[in-house]
Amino acid sequence: MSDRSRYEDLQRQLRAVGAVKRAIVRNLPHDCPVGPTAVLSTLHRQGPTHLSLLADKMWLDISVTSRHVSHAVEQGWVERTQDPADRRSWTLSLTPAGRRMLDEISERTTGLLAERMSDWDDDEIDRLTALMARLHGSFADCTPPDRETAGTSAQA
Amino acid sequence: MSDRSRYEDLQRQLRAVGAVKRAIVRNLPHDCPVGPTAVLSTLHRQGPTHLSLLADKMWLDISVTSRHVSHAVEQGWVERTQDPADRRSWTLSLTPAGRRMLDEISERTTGLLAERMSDWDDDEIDRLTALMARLHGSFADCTPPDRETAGTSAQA
DNA sequence: TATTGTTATACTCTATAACTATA
DNA sequence: TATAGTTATAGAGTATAACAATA
Repeated sequence: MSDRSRYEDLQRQLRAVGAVKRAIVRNLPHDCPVGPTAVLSTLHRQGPTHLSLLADKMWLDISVTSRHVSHAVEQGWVERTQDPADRRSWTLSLTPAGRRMLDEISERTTGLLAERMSDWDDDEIDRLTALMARLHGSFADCTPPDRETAGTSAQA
Repeated sequence: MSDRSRYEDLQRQLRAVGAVKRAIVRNLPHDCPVGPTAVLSTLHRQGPTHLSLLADKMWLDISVTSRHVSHAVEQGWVERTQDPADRRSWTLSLTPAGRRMLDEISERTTGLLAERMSDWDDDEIDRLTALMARLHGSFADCTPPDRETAGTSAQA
């Protein structure tokens, strides 16, 4: 198999994964689109953080992340508390309502995945997850173009 | 590892793959967004086809596919020729200019992937591709909701 | 009446750039 | 002057629904 057709197949399956993602998104609660869902999930995983670090972890531009966070704050799922040390920064954290919404989402999504992937072994799922992580790793620092997110360290 | 955290990891890496896709899209020619790119690539792979089959193969709704095709037609990359047997249908095919554009795109994308994935073995790439295909297979018929694309057979 | 395809409309996502406020 | 974060704007993707033409 030529390199070209190997990479074309890879790309085609990247599109296929897009279709899977759309199916997952269709299964989300009506008031929580996928952007805010990612905020809740990442915040749960990371614990309270600043916006810039959150954006790093979500592999999105800060401006995009800010909008998703605003939505979550409006719904009462996330709380912004000012950082006394640097009054430009806010610490973002999940509220109890946010935790409940995240549970609801996890239940739905886990349910969907478990149903669809009932014939997968745990190993196989882990292998897929690991390979996707590695793929992303190969594109490190290729996330939002330029705009060095600088200081905020981070290295999943 | 619990099922919940296993599926949460999977979802997180699904987002990571989204970041990779965005990097690939940023590398595309300015006049050919990713939608039309998929049209060219799928048409090349399938040969001349009708819109409904093309939509099936692209895992998109017909209306979306129609718009991407229209863009490609306007650019002179794709040709619509009326089907004499059924005058509602059009046969879509790549023009020479479309083939050239596809080559240009493949060259760019293959170049990007080859560079980024230089430390991957062919096997590993194939394994990732196969696992993504299997994931999509697990979501079969879950593509655009309802609206049975009916008659147009198809089964990659 | 059913089917192929188009188009208008609406929503969401992402990125760029301009802007506010702190440091 | 540099940094944290917000917001306005623009461009692209996808889906729903209404519609035209043909079977």
